Amino acid sequence: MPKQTFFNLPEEKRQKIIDLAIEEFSINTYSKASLSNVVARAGIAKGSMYQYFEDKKDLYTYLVELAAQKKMSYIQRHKLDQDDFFQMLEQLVMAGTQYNLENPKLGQLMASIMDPMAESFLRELYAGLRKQSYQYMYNLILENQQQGKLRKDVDPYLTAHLINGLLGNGLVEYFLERLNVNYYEFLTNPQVLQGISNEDIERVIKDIIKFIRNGLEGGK
Amino acid sequence: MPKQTFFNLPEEKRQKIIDLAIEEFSINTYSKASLSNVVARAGIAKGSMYQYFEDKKDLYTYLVELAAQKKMSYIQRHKLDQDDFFQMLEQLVMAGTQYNLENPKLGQLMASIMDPMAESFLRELYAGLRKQSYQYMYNLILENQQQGKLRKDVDPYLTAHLINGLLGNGLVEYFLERLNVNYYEFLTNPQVLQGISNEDIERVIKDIIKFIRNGLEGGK
DNA sequence: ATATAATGTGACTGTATAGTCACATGACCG
DNA sequence: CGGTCATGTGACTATACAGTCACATTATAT
Repeated sequence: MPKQTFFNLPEEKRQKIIDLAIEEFSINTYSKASLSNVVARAGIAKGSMYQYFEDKKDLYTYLVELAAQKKMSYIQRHKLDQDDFFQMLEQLVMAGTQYNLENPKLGQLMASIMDPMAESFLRELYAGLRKQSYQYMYNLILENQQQGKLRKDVDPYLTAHLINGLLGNGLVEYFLERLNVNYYEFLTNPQVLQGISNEDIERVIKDIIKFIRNGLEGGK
Repeated sequence: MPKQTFFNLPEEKRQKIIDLAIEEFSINTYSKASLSNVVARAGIAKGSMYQYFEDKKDLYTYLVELAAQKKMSYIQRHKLDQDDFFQMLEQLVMAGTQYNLENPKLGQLMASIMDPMAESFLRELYAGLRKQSYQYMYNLILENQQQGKLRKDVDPYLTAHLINGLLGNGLVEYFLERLNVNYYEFLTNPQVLQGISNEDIERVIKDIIKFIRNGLEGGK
């Protein structure tokens, strides 16, 4: 938890520190990210940083929680249809992908805690977020299976895992590859995705949902 | 490329260095991995390491190529049925997953180059391996679509991306989660997966193939 | 036995980092 | 105005690392 001093800071200064820190931690792994660099760019003294945060972990944890919270509220804002599983899924993916494309640094920050080689202090945070997202999908699948809306001969637990896998940051990577843009460019200069319209995104997502819905078999 | 001196080394010594280096680079990210640690554990001098390799990059690149080569030959050894797409896919995934479970460190080493935050010198290596695997799957899908064995209303490029996503290291993570084993334990002590039989793996993979083949719709 | 080439060595250099601390500056209040 | 508390500071400590180099050891050949 940041110290009280940090919250007492004038809005503008606080935001500047947050923005620069997010940039640093999104471009670099936790261990490579440099507080020295952040304070230099923010124009404050090293010691000040330690008036605001306990240590590097504290800052990083704070940023990750901020990112998770922001994404959650973004998705919540795009209210979901409750009646049809696939329609709901489509909206969920659409919102998630749009968020990731609009906020590459925050998206990467969240993705970075999923790194199995991350610091051990992150495992807990990681496990928590992961379990939360799985539980949600698992319940959704189970419910729809019981209502006969989904085939029952697949394991809901495994399926939740698969769907979450399909909907993660992987989609962003797909778009980047299609445009021949590398991840680093995307993080430092998000405008490179100008070429992708909402219709593009929607078309791709509909394709994925079709894949999840009907599978690949059949020469239709 | 390692220097000639490295290849002149007695088999045992060379293998020891490779094994310890693989362990170091699989547990840590590239930047956190420490040559000092490797040489200490190997009982050789720092300077010796630089008689064998140009620098840290050289060693890492060598190990990654070794891992890729080993996996390729493992999968090749499990010859594939050419007639049915889904049967072929099943065997491909089966071999890949078994390899990953049997060689966690090598598996992680290969996965580590897919890290979008990896060093820039890795991007090339990464792009190469990635394109290769996509091309293979893309051709397979296109071919089968043309033969009417797969539905034609999905984009083969996107589908190749999705399938590769489903078949990556994610499956290993699924098993670990099922057994409540964390990734670090798995890397340092692979025996934790004793609880998983070949039948288990096969059952899960068949489920995934079913998912890919038929999708989720229909209350069967 | 001697010369030459190949290997091995570990102290050392330069560099970067997280985190600390004694002190300086500012804000607020009686 | 003076005193007190909150905030800011940057030189400094301890640590770690990749990579180097002058020298030592060993193997090979003559």
